[in-house]
Parts: sequence; C-alpha cells; structure tokens
Amino acid sequence: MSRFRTPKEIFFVTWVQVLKMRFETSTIKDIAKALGLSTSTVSRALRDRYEISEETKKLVLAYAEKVNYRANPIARSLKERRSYSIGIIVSEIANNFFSQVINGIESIAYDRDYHVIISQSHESYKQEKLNVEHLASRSIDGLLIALSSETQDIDYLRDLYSKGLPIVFFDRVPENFETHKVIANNFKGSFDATEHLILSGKRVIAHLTNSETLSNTKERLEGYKAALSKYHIEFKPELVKYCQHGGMHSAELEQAVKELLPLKPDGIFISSDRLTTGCILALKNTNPEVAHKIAIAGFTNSNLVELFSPSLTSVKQPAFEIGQVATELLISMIEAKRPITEFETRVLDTELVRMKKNLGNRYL
Amino acid sequence: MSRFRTPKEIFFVTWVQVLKMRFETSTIKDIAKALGLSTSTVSRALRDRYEISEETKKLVLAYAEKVNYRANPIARSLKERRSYSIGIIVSEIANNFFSQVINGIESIAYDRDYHVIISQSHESYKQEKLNVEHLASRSIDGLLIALSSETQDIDYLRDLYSKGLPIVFFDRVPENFETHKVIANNFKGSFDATEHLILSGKRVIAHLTNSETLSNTKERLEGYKAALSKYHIEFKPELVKYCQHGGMHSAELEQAVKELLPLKPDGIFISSDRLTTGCILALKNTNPEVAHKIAIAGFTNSNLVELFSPSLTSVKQPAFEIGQVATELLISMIEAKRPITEFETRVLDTELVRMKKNLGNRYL
DNA sequence: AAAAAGTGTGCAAACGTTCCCAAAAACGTT
DNA sequence: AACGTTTTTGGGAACGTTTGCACACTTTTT
Repeated sequence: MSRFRTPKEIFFVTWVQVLKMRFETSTIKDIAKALGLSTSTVSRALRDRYEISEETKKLVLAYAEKVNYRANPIARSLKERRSYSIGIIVSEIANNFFSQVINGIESIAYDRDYHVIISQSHESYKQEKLNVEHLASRSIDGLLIALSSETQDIDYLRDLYSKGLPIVFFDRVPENFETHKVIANNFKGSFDATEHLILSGKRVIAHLTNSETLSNTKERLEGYKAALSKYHIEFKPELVKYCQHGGMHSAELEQAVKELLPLKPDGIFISSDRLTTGCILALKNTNPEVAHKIAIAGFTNSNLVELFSPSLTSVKQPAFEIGQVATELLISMIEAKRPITEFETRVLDTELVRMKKNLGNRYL
Repeated sequence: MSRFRTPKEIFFVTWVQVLKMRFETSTIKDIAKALGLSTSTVSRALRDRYEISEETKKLVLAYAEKVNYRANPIARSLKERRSYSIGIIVSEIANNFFSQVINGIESIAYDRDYHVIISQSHESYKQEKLNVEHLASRSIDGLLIALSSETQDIDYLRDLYSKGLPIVFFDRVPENFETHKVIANNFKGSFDATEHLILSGKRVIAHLTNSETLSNTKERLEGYKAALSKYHIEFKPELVKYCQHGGMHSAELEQAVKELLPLKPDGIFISSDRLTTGCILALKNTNPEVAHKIAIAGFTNSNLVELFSPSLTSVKQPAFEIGQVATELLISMIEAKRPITEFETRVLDTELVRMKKNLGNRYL
C-alpha cells in the first residue's frame, strides 16, 4: 500500500491562481526592461529621488503612467517591514460614538497615506485579544484601541508594546500604561449633566454606568458625585448600578432598572451611549407608566436623540476630534525618530445638549 | 557648487526602523537553523503537508510554539499573490443597516481566515471609486460593495472585474453587471409597508426615496405602486420625492418635506434607513405640528425605533444574513476552480415591524 | 540481486520591492 | 592629457514565504 503521492490538492487550481497569470499588473521590472534601465533606477525615479536625472525621471514616469503602473504595496511592506496601516479596536461600530471616532481616524490616516483596519471586540475580552493579535500578526504599524468593558488584564498589550508596537488608547484607557491617551472630559461632562438634572428640580438621581473597571466609569462617577455634593445632595451608593457588559445584554439592563425603580429616582444619569439608549428601552419595556416621569440625562452621540421619547438631555463627546487627535499622536509615534518617553493625555471637552422643553414636555 | 549629496532624509531614522531590528519575530529560517532543517521542510511541516514525517512535524510544531512563531502574512501574500483579505464598500458605517451587514460579513470571513477592510463612500461616487482603487492596489482578493447613491458609471468596476477581481454586490446592485448579487426583497417589503398604511386608513400616501438610479429605489417604487393599485388608489407621481444624496444633507430632506406637505399626505412610505430617520427629523424640525398626524412607514434597521416619536412602522432588512450570504458567494468565487459563469441573485425577505398602537397613539 | 516504487528532505528560484555598493559617464582642473 | 569630482546608473542582496525539482534513503517487487 503506497501513500497517495499526488493528492488532489495538486490539481486544485483556484480561479485566483489562474487569473493571477493574466492579471497582468506591470512591475518595476517590466518598466526597466522596456526602457532598458535597471530596476534600481526605475524604483528611484518613481520615488523621485535626487540621484536620478530629470530626463530619466520623465521617461520613467511617462511610461509608468502609460502602462498604468501601480506599486505593489505588499512587496513594499515586506521590504520595508511596515505596512502603512493602523489597526483600530472598538467594541462596536454600530455605536454612534465609535463610528464617529472612526471617521475622525480615517480623515487623518488617509491624508497621511495610512490605511485603517477596523476590528470589533463586542465588549468581549477574548475577542479583543484575538483581534489585536490578529492585527499585530498582519504587521500593522500602530494600534488605536478603546478597551472592552470586560478587559482587566492588559499584559498582552504591554507585550506587544514592548516589542515595539506603538499604541494609543482612547475613550477607555488603562491607568498604568505609559503611552499617549485621548479622552473626553468625563468629569466635567458628568458634572454638567448631573447638575442639569438637579437644576431642573430632581433630587433622587440614580446613576447607571458601565463596568466598574473602566477608566471613564470612574471619572464619570466622580463628576456625578461632585455635582451632588455641590448642591448638598447626599451620595447614595445604592443609586449607582454597574453594568458589566456595557448593556450588550438587555437582561442586564432590565435587571438594573428593576433594582433602581423601587428607590423612586426622579432622575437618572447614564454614563454611556449604549447604556443610555438601552436603559430607555428597558424602561419603556418594563415600566412604560413611569418612563415619562423620570428625567434622563446620559452620554450619547446618537444623532437621533431629537427623535427619542421620552426625550433626554445628552452629553455629546467630541468623537470625531478624539479620533483625529488619537491618530495624530499615533502617527507621530510611528514616525518618531527615537523612542518616545514623554507621553500626553489629551482631554477634550464634551457638549451638553439640553432636552428641548417644548418637545420634551408636550407628551408628559 | 555641487548639489547636496547627503540630504537629511538619509539621517532620518524613524522609530519603526530602529525597532524592527529588535522586533525579533522569529522566521521560518530561524526555526530551520535551530533545528538543523531546511526552510522548505519547516514550511511544509508548518503547513502540515503530507510529505513530511510525523516526527519532523512534531518537532517543528513544538519549536514553533516555543518561540511563538507567527507566519508573516505579508511574505505569504507576496509569494502567493493574494492577501486573504476582502474589501467592503458601504456608504456609511454609522448606518445601522450597514453595520449589521458588516457584522454578518465578518462572522463568515473570520471563519474562513479572511480578514476584511472596510471603506466608506459617504454616498460620493468619487470617494467610492478612490476607495475601491485603493483597496484593489492593496491586492484584496475580492470586493463586497453597495453602490453609493451618486454612482452611475460602474465602468471602473467592470475594469477590475475583467482583470480578475471577484466582486459581489449587495443592497444596491447594478443592473447590467453579471455577477453574484444579494438583496432584500424590496418589492415585498415596500408592498407590505404601503399596504399597512392603507389598511390603517391612509389614502394619500407619499413616497420618499433615494436616488432614482439605485436598483432598490426602483424595486421599492414598484412595491409601493403595487400596493396602491391593489386597493385601487391612484398613483400620483407628484407624491414621490427622490433624494439624490440619500439624505446625507439635511437641506435636501427639508426641501422634500416642504414640497410634500402642501399635498396633504396622511401617510409617508420611506425607502431607506437614513431617509427614514432623516425625514422624521426634518418633519419635527420644520413642521412639528403635523409630525404626529402623519403615519410613517419606512425602511430602517435601527434598533432604536421603539424609542422614536412619532413612532413608525418599519421594514427591517435581514442585514446580518445579507452580509453572510454575500460573503459566502464572494469566497466561493475567490476559491472557485474555474471562472464562474452562472451567477445568482439572492433575495432575502424583509420583516415588517408594526408600530405599537399603545405607544404610538398615546401622544396623538 | 537488481530494479522499481515509496518516502523524506534540501536546493534554489520566485514574488516585487528597496537600497548598499560599485561602476560608468560627464564635467572641470591642472 | 591625465586626473579628480560630481552626477547618474546598474548589480545584486535582502525582506519571509512557497514550491518544483532533484536527491538520498528505505522498502517492495520481480
């Protein structure tokens, strides 16, 4: 019995394989041959190096144009050991905040000739780690990441960082990790929102928030507390509810609402996009009769808040700008002449969008 | 006077360049050397080829594991002339429909070891073309695309296709382009929505829709017409408003609303996600007094419809599934043994989510 | 006992670039 | 006229893989 020496795979020729034969994309070599030059000269001419005479450059450029030459970025990446691409990790692109951040990132990246690869963690630590490692193995030049709500252990990021992968955190940033970070002014945003609730006469203000471990959870809690304290309202821990999964599971939210309502809050301050919309939904689903009696203020970048009923006061983060700034910092790290040692944490102000009284109250 | 022979660039050493020296990622060569084997053997062992003895395989695998070997996908891409990545073009990731499609795409792609690169056209033809060409030059193995609302000329896609780039269209598909396509059952979705409006007593039903050139615009118009006709309601062309930019500019929507209202519609059927939310916003902004008097039914995949006021009846597309099916078709093309000649257009059913009476009417 | 077949491994070329190093050409200077 | 300089070009290795082919060794067949 002999082993199968010529297994099927050998005859398995895919369409790509057939096509690549005539997917005739001209290379530097072709140009060189056609023009009777060497590949080095052509390469340099195309990259507009000083060593090449104007004449030759013109010649090469014209011919390249004629045959519609496109440099092969893969080959370039291999040679230069970098990919001109940056990785992005967010929990969910369907989240308005993150999609706006991504738009900001792209606006800068494309300008600087980087391209971006987006990955979603879906608020799962496992998924996050998997994606980051996948990206790293695709040799991205840098990473922009907002941690998932589950993430506690960031040693895997430390590892990559110490191996030379530039990383910039945004929105959800770790505490003990020395690199650039870009966040919204969470304290002030929360303070303003809570104060707004107080000024409109609310006294029992609950706080619904994300996983306790997230950086912005802490900051937002502080803002909430500070506002209460300014108006001499006692802080009651039982009015604060944490959602481990960031509102990814509706059960989690309904549970939180269920626990909160018996405490008779007349206002709720909610600290994240997904939680805000999720909470209103849960409220409407489980206790429609009180949904319109509780004033709500929350972080959200939804551009549809004006449509919501019950209406709410929202804290809008400068998402686009956060993306831009983070990208600028990242690219500066990537292209820095020496390892960076001075890191900055940029804090961008939020905007409070007050509920429109005329609309908001009409249906109360 | 001599030219500057040693320009600054020569001394411009970036951090990446420094780092890649010690970004010690072990290669096949290293493994080979360490184990006293040839690179070919190692390569084959890692790819689990039949020619290599079990013994050697074990050895190699163990060592690779030990030094945490990661294959360099760039090198592999260069050699194999494919990148194991597929490009996606949508108009806007912030759009619920598209972000759900993307989730569907990813769910399949990652399983099959492809990774995805997302680009946004922002409903601009120019941007779309630019992005596609950028992706193509990054040697994606295939393309999934929903055309922008501006797009008329798809010759540039034909070009790439004829050069061997597999393309699958979804949602917005061209007519005269022979390839796989995946769409929702737009006719039925529109019919159902329009019928729903009629059955709830509306008789003057306007239709707000996307650019006239889009495939699904036509199909949805037909569904709308068919429902009218079934109930012997005369079709009036002046009740149909097209939005060239798909609602990207609020002025466009406000203009449409302004033109529509004098015709005293008691119902509006809207044919796209962005238009639906945009129209309600425009209605509320320009004519809040009538906003709640007009029944609205529209395509949208927003998971927040329940929060909207005025509430609406929505047509939900099976976005996730559309993404999955499109990806499966694309990968089948990429990996096909011979050029495909039989193409299919998959049509997936939509779901009508009726407005909740108890909520919807409470504030009328 | 020799030939044939089966099995495991290695050599070397290729993928399309970039860039170091040298060589050739053009130009001045003595 | 011979030699330095400056400017322009080319040769060829390298980046990390994959793979056709050749080779050597082992086993089976005749």
